[in-house]
Amino acid sequence: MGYFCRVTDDPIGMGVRYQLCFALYSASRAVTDFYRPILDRVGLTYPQYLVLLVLWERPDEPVTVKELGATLRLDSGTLSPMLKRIEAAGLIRRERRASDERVVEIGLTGTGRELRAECAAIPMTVAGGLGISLDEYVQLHRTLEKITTTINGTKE
Amino acid sequence: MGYFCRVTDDPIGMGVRYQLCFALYSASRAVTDFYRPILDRVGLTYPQYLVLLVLWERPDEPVTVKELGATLRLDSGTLSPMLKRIEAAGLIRRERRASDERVVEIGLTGTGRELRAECAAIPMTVAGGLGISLDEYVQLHRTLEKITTTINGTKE
DNA sequence: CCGATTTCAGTTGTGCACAACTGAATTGTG
DNA sequence: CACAATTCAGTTGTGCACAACTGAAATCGG
Repeated sequence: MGYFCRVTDDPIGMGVRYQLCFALYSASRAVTDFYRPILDRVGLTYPQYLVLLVLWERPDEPVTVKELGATLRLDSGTLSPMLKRIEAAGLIRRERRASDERVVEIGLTGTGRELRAECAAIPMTVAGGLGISLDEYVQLHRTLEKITTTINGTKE
Repeated sequence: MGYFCRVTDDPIGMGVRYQLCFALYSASRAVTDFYRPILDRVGLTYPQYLVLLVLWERPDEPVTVKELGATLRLDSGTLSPMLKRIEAAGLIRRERRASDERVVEIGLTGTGRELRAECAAIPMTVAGGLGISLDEYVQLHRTLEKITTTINGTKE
């Protein structure tokens, strides 16, 4: 396991710049920075955009808060206030399911559905702006998913 | 540029799970989750740990808030309150430079220096817990740095 | 059928991130 | 030298994340 040290040139093995954790942390924030001006134009934050991506996958049937949380790996402590803000922006509706009053269903409004077309070009714009090749893109995606699966898997 | 679509199986091309941005976002949070119980034992949060990694690189000379910000890509709005908390924990000292009263220098206390040894094993523990090979680790690090450099480069 | 347990969304409190701003200290320029 | 521009840390306000908790609703077990 010690061979991971060879990844760096750091004599101590602890320099931030050479740590994968830091690379991941700063890349994630950099990508969010890249999205910010683009999403500003449609009045969304990055996490709000992710919520809408989920809703746009099945625009005609509502998604529960629980399902949203499972997909994005966020709890109600994060989602509840965020969904209120998206609702206040007029993009979604929140209503308790009649057959089970514990469940809140999130559905798109007309405006929320329409926003999808405006955002259609975003994924490609971003992918093209990262400065990496298709091979790197695919490999990166695969490795990131592996890490997420490993960590989230060992937790449950 | 359109060839990025082929990365996914999503007929619409917008499913969250297939987006690199989401993979990056959730991997970053998963890794933070992985660190949390480990860092809890030494009473640090993940961003606080990153600050200490910077300070441990040159344990005997202070680092200014500006330098810290440049290294971690964080502004004073994030750093100032965070540094106060690390100071309150007794790990660092903050003092204005006599020759330039605008600058605040951050230096390690004895306790802050001692904590380094306790944290020495963390990078390897984490690297070993991600479920990826050395090759994937190296490649991932390289690609993430490329993305960060590209994005941060086009901003300045 | 009824009380214990579980499920669900929401609230509270803490700690980042980041934009926008403040104010003090320093530097640059006429 | 004077004063405008810049540099630096800090503050304020907003929006995530996440832990810990609350309370209502549904399910389970006897």
